[in-house]
Amino acid sequence: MASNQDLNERSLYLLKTLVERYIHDGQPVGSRVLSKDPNLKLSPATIRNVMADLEDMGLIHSPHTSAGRVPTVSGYRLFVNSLLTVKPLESSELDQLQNSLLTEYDGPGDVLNKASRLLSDVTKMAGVVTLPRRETVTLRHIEFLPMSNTRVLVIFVTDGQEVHNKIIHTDRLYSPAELQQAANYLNSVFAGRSLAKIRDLILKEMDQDRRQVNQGMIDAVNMAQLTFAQQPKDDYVLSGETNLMGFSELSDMERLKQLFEAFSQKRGVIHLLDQCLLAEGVQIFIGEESGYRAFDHCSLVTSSYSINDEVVGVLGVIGPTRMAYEKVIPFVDVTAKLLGAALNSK
Amino acid sequence: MASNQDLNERSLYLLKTLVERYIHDGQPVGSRVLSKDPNLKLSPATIRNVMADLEDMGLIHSPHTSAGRVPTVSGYRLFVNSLLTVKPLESSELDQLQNSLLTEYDGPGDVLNKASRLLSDVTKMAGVVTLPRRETVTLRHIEFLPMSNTRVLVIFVTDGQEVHNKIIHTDRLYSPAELQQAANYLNSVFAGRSLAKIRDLILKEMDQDRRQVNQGMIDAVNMAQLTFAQQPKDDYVLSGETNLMGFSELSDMERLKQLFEAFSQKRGVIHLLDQCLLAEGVQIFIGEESGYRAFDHCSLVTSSYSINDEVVGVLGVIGPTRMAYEKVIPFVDVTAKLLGAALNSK
DNA sequence: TGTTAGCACTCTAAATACGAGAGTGCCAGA
DNA sequence: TCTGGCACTCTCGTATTTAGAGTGCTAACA
Repeated sequence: MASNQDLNERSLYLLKTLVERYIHDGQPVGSRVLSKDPNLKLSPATIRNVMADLEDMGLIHSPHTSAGRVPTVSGYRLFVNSLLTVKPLESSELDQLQNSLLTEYDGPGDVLNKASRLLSDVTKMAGVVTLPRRETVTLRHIEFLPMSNTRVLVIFVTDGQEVHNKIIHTDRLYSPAELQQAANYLNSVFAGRSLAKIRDLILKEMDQDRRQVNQGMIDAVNMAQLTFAQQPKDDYVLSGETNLMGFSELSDMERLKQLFEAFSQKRGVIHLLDQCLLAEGVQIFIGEESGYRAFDHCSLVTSSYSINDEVVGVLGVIGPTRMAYEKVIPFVDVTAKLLGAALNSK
Repeated sequence: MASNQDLNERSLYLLKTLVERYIHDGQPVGSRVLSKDPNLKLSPATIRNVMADLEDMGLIHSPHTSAGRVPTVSGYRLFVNSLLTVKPLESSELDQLQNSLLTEYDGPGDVLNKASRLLSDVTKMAGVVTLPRRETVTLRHIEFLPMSNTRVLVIFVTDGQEVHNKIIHTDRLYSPAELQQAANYLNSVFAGRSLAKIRDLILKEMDQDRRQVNQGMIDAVNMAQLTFAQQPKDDYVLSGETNLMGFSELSDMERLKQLFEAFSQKRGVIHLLDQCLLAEGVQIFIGEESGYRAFDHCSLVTSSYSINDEVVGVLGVIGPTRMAYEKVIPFVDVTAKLLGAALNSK
């Protein structure tokens, strides 16, 4: 098995044109068509020798003896990492994106939808955007409304203008007045603080000697505890899934079914996308790299997006491994930045 | 063209067994297998004669000359309307359904999800539940929170314990105090009234001579007008779409794509389901009957569900025309009743 | 008059064959 | 080290064949 060091300039260029060619027209690429490349003044025979080397290195492979060559996952990986020449977006395109993301801005949920739609519309693949999840999100306002029995409807608004609501089960019956009082107390003490901080404060309060605080405050804190105990569930907005049904590499019904099941189960996808939260810039999973069977024949191009310099979510594009990376990568990059900007300007 | 009156007992019984047979094993049914039916003591030749009549009436048809017969849409329709022997659910099954629908009841959104999941899990097809939409839903509580500029976040809670939030654009800047005042006014005047009634009242207030009311009330009513002007968007919860990918009659990628696009567009599906709001009991669309191309090869079995005897939504099952109607129909019927009951008991 | 047996006919689906075309690997020579 | 040449392999599309299923029709039968 030859190592990467065996790759000279020429082999790399050949790999590059092969991958580009394959991405362009979806057919296995033979030595003849490559010999036609103007920058590659070699005979088909020589090219065959080089291709044999590339195949030994596991960068390309032949579907069968008399078909051309197709990039393997490693081949795509090398291509994306070091051979790719990305096409930056034109400023007119950028303006257009900005417009379509900002027009009629009606709250955070809406702009996420738009971003997802944008990703899928432009790439003709599937677009995905995770809901923003900030550690430093601050509480703006909280309110309790009584329901039947010991159930209480909690509504709280965060500084992202997101409205969360949740039903909690309290240990005893509270009167509307008590609930009002608890809300007043919590608003006065916790408003403007981050949810993480609030969780800390709650634990401290509960540890404190109970004699020093009155019952109303204990009740309030108990309820706040129930409210903020677990994070709101992770979720994402997916668009253009149906675009994926057009690709021949995903036309196998069993595969497609697994993929769509993964989409509706959400858990796996979330987990996968979460891995991009830490990474800087655009991150790419090619084929089996993702580690999820359902995505074996897909690539994900993702980027995290930020509000006020804090990374809060991930967006990206899902498509077949054979996709136009040189266009998708800068596009995902820009969209992430635009989405962050759109969410900032509030 | 023969009329339905030509159908004697025997032809009907033959059609019935043919449809049952076809639903059971998915193959076109020939005269030989039908002649094996113990209740149908006829030779294949006679059966062929009867089948020729049924074909003339458009109830069955032959995919090609040497295949058996397959029910047409009209055939299914006749079968469902007058030949079907529904299997009522056993009471143990019913208990089981009830349990899975009511366990850990955490708000209306949750139970709708469960119902949809239940529909798809039991039938191995797709389940759908529209969000309840009550004309008589009453306002419980309304609140305004200022955002940037003239944007105001409105939160209102209805007596179904549903929390709605919406961003409205006001004509001028309001101070937090003004917003508080407006909310107080609206809560005192409108709480407990139905949204429809509120819309009426708002229009009346706005028509009234402005001199007689103070500016604060006018502002409040204006904002309420913006809030309640249009209905919250219709939506539904869909589950088990991927189950549909297993059926051979939907294995055509183009059809499947159209179907899934219809699902994500939602509008058409909503419109179709809305037609069931008026009808009593279970309603069925077979194949092209729905009038939507995407559903040409599907059947829908639907039923409306009610809260406090008011019809508020529709649920149903989507699958291939070849489905076990005799089981699906009673199941959808019962699920609708159970869902209504679950939403009532709050 | 309704039912049945017989039979020729049609159509599908699966198996088989076959040639064209594409692309390869390898060898020998420049 | 590169290149031309050549035999080889494999796919893909197109016929061709065959077996089987099911039909429609006709003539005989009860």
